Amino acid sequence: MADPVPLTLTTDVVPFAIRTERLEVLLVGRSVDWRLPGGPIEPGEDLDVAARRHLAEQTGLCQVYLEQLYTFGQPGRAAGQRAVTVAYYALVPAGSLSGDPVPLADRTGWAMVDALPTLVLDHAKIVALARRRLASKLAYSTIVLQLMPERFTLSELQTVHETILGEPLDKRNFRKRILALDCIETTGEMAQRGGRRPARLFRAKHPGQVDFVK
Amino acid sequence: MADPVPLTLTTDVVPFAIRTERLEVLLVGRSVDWRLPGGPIEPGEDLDVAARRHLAEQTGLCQVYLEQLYTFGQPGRAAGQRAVTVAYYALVPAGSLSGDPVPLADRTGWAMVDALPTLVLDHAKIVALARRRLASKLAYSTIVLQLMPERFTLSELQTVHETILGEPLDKRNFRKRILALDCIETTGEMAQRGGRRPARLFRAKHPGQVDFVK
DNA sequence: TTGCAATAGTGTCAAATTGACACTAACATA
DNA sequence: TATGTTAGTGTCAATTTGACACTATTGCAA
Repeated sequence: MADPVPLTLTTDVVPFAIRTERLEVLLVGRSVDWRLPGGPIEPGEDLDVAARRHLAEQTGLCQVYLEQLYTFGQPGRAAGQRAVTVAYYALVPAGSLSGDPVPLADRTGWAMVDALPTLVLDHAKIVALARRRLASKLAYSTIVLQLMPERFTLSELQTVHETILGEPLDKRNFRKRILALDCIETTGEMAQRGGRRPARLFRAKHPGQVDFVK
Repeated sequence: MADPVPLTLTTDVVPFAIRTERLEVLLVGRSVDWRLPGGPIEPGEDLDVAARRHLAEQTGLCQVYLEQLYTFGQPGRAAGQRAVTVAYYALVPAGSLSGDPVPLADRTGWAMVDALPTLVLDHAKIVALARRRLASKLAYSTIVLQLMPERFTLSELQTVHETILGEPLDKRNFRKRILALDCIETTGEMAQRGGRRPARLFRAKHPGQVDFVK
């Protein structure tokens, strides 16, 4: 059906997480420049599997939510060679970050999505597209739960929404809407943090599953 | 950044059009089986350009709306070899079909999307995904205009919606909604077809442009 | 010329949804 | 026990959505 075309086929992953009430991206550094975790797709390897593998190898992150974003192949995106990359984004639950990630290759670092360092190639464009996709998916899916720890309060969930959307939300309307989606349930436990009224802890009804709503 | 991986990188395009009040897909035939138009991406060729080129070469269609859909790369989707395809869908305006297309390679044929013949590889899956994407985009964009001829009546536009969604719509509510979008305008002309009241002809305010709405 | 068949075109009202808005409750600490 | 801090809760107006039926205009046939 087709002649083989010599080229470089890679995946790149935009790993998002909420850290200290900011949306951040995990980058890996090779020599001077920062880039997204990713790399070549092996023969016989599924695209999703390759993305997941590079993410795990380079950052230690595994069991995250992963979704294909877009495939970039402008000639000239890589100097000299023909490079096509299948871009993904990953959502890292806040709870699964045990301090800083284990860098199995090079150094890694979280960067605020609004204040990225210079990235190689068109990686900044990839991050920008992923950010827009994530923000728009908040409106019509339960995807935000993939960024939450196993148990969380409604206030925490609201803060995550506000962080991603970049605008404050009304507390009562937010709670009404979220609870009406029927995607989270109370655990019966309370969050105990000093000096204020404890909040009820919730969890996703279907962890790992993203539903479309409305 | 990555070692070269030997593989076959292709594009496949799902060309949609409305024909006789049905959503149809243009297929090309090589020997016995039908497949989507597409083929290898040349070195130095942009992905979108490659998709557009194969579509034109194999079906004669050009100047259509084209959008990247998804990249498929399951090992085993092509027997023996490692085949990755960047899938697109194209929307063909009803007016631009001068009878049957000019087959520059092999034979071509339109097939109803609900009654496809057997397709090679996973092309049926690609069509199914494209159909879902198209249907969902109706709700929040002006994409449907890409399927319309230059001038069209509101009834024709409504029929196209109904065809894609597979359900009847209320005439008055439909017109209210479409006109509120402010994406079409009257031409001042009337459609003259025998035996009934003529309808006003409309055109897209921004042809070739797809806006997000709501 | 008149009637008929066929499609175009138009508005209202009830129901549901959205969005603005402010106070009390519970806890830790001083 | 007073204070600071966050959790938690309901109403009402405005807007949006969705159900619903009749008149208008044309070509053609009787």
